[in-house]
Amino acid sequence: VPAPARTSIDAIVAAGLSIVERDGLPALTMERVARAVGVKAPSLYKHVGSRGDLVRLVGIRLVTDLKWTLEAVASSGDPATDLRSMARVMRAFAHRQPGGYRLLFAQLPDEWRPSADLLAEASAPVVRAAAQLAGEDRALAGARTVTAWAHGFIDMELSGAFRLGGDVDAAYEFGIETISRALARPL
Amino acid sequence: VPAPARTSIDAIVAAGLSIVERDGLPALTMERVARAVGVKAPSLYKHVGSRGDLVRLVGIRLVTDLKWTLEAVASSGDPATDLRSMARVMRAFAHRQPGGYRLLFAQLPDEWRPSADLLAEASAPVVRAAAQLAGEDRALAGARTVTAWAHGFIDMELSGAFRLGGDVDAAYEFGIETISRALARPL
DNA sequence: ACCTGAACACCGTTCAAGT
DNA sequence: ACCTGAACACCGTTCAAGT
Repeated sequence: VPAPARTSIDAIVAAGLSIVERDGLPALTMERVARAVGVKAPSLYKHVGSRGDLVRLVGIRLVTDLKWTLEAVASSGDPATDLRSMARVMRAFAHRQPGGYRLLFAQLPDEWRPSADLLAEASAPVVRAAAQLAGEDRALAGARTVTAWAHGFIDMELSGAFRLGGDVDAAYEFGIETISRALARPL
Repeated sequence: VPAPARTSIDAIVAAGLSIVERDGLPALTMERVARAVGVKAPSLYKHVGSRGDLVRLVGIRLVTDLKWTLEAVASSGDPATDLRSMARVMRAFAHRQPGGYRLLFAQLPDEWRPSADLLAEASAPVVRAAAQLAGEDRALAGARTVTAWAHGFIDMELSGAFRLGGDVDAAYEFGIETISRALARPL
């Protein structure tokens, strides 16, 4: 006798996102997700393979959002402007949903993480702008310098590593200026 | 009737370090540490307050090592040379003990992390060199740019985020040059 | 004064039985 | 065809009893 599904993969992923954002990844338990969508924990296994699988689906949703956000500001025509905009948008994304951002860059087993292809897609606009700014032969190294700096800054900021006071917003703008200007000049 | 201790906090922390390095933080279970030092898991609570406390002690040991390593190369007399050396030494540290490096920058509850004071001590030589290179008024922003970039690069490298090929060593050297030259010039 | 076995809570996961 | 209760494994932690 067929029985209609009382929940859906979309509802489960949405609940997962909300829990991660509110209380962090350790709070993303099967029992809590099940309660949020109105079933018991074992039923979730009809929709996801495992807890790690659910973490991956939440991550895919987040990296897709980030990709759209980056693309939306990467078409000014000027690569330096695009790089600055993308750096600011990445930090704004992290401030808007710190739990989600931290999940994206958390140290997780490979099977829990979005595919390498999707991550490459998301970073494509940064690589493109870096190539235009620094030249094709320095494109990859330039893109890695920008993304490493932006990610490292945001990661340290969210971890509370900037405890020495000072103006953190100004330090981010300083970094954007320093790096985008340096990339525009030959070594 | 007093009983002599069959293990010690030093042995426990050393076992913790070794397990983290070999199999990562999730493998650092009380049972596994206990087996490594020759007692049963409940006995560990005579020496550490909790698993989180043990993680913190391992982290303290690691950040202290990193601090020494940075200080050892930060006295050439030339701040640009010092910054380059510290950046290379930090990456070498991460390559030598990736598990330990990842623990240092893992997303952990605050009570599991080394104190803010110790982290500030470890980063002091970088702030000092940045101050000499970029000027006192840009010292903090400059130091944050360098440390954010180096940490972000290493973190992405260890996570396997650099999947687009290319020469990762060369990209690191490119970043060192780009940033240390940019800091030496006024905006 | 430290060590141990037993026990408990918590959580991911499986599975037979229900509808 | 999906949902559930019961059960199991695993792990952190507590505690009374042992030496």
